[in-house]
Amino acid sequence: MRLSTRTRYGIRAMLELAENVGRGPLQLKIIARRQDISVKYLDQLMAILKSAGFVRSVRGSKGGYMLAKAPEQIKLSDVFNCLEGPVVTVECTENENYCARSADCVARQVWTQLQEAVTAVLQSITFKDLVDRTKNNKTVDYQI
Amino acid sequence: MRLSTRTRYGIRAMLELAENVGRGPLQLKIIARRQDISVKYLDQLMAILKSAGFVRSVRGSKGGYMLAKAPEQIKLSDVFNCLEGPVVTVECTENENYCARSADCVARQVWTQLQEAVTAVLQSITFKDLVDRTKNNKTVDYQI
DNA sequence: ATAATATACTACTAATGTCGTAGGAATAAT
DNA sequence: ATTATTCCTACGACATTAGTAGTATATTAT
Repeated sequence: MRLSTRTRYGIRAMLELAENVGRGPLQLKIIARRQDISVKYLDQLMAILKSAGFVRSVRGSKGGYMLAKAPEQIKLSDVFNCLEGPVVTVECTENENYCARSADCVARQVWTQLQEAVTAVLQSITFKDLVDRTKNNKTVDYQI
Repeated sequence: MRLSTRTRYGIRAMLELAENVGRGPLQLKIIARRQDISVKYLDQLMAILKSAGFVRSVRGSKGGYMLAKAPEQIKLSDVFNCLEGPVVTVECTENENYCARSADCVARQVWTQLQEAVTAVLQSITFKDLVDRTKNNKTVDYQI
């Protein structure tokens, strides 16, 4: 149940883009520097996110990346699923015929419960929500 | 977020033991046959479960394994944690100082939410609950 | 005693996935 | 042209998983 850096980095990169909406393309090296991620590695993650349709890119000088949709239209579950793969993958939860015991299997019921719990959290949060949370955090900083 | 077979097999083995409470030690090969797991692999899993104090063993002929505590006293979260490791491990959720951004990091907040959701499910279920569920399933079978 | 049965322990391995690094090609702005 | 950037492919070190194999040790049955 360990989260891969692929997922963690990818979501943090998406968050940078979400915070940059309306300001044109954001460059890889900027994201990488801010989030302390290897540029070359992030390069590959962005390719995944791009082919999944979450971001679009502008090539050449002054280029960079931006969100392909509005932050409120991108759920965390979408990006998570793209980078980390299906939540709590146990074959039998998705394929009834994978195992003869499926119908009665209480273990399978538990995995399904877990899956639903995680999915519920991730589906309830959009990147707009995260940007808003960040702003709140910043405000608190100023008050101190 | 894929569950290892170690965790899945281990929990299913524990469930066999839970269903066998009061009937003396249950042998590895029986568990392995019923659950369709390699005896030798299960051997190693039981060693983990034993050193964690969830099961105890009887060596020699007529030996086998049994639960070290009553089924209602063993939470799924305990066994899960033992086999799979900490739920949703991201260093920063457990160690505030792991990353300078920790305090304000919205990504970290999300990982914490996930962690709590999964933990809540696993902590709410004991092996007695699972045994009861199995009985209910069996009853349904008879009605059909 | 001896044989049979079971756990206990250690070592090994093949396959896979993760987390990058490296190098260059394509594209666009200056 | 030069510079800055994305795009693409290949490679590699490392860790983990999911076992297999063999032997030692303990207990019971004969």
